[in-house]
Amino acid sequence: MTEETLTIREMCDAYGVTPRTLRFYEAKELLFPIRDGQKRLFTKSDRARLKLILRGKRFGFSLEEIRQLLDMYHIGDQQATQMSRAYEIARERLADMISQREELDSAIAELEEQLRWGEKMIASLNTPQKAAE
Amino acid sequence: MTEETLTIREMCDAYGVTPRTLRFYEAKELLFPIRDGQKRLFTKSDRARLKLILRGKRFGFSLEEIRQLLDMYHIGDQQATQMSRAYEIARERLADMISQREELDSAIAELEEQLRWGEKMIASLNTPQKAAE
DNA sequence: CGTTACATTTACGTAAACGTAAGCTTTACT
DNA sequence: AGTAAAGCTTACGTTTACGTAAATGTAACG
Repeated sequence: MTEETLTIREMCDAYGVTPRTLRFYEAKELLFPIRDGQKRLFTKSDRARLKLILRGKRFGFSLEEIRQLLDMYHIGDQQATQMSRAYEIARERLADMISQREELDSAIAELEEQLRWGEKMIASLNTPQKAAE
Repeated sequence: MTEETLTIREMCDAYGVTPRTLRFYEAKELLFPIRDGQKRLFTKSDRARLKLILRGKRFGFSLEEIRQLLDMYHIGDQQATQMSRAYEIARERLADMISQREELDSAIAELEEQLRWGEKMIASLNTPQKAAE
């Protein structure tokens, strides 16, 4: 309940984003800063949401997908219908993420193998033919 | 060395992409189909590359990044300088992927937690206030 | 020979996620 | 009061990865 709010610049410095990005997220209804006159003030809730947004982005979620997931945190009193819908989306996402992790695991393994191959190439410095395929 | 080539349509059907996508990849020098008159014919090498492209995409690699990685498979006889450069890129990518996997792991854990929370919400069907934060 | 099917090139269109510049307030200093 | 800093809105620009349409070519079928 600490009524500590951040200006747009403080927010930017704290999270490494630009003002434009924060305004954009507000326009897309991902953040809901309050106003002091016409100036934006970012609340604790906004900070929590931004953290989630940034993490979501690192996984290639679109802002729209992130918005829907964020809504999960704030429906609560809505109909169970709505709830189930959000729940469904999240379930699908989870499945995606798990299969993505599996692919990532095997890709890492393959890339590591490639790197070992690369080391061999650099080491031996010759046998130019029949490198690939 | 089986001289089996695929037309653009066969290629599309085999990999679930559109002709436009294949032509686009050729324009971006990710694929190098040979020509029969003016028609494209995709070789075994193209098919191997396309598989890698599609997998790369699933991890959010840009086509340009993918192109650079693909080149690793085909330098072989180049100078070790070039090799080291590609090697470097791959090393960085690998580091990215590993940290990405860590984040993905924790995100999956959190999402699962959220889903359990969601189940509780649906179950109890009330206590609307103080849902989030 | 006509048409249907598949291919090609060229080129403009599109969605996402901001960047960037212009021009106008508001607030803070000195 | 003057001015510089920070914020605001509006709006056009940018990149990526194709979509989509138009006009044309070519090969096979009946």
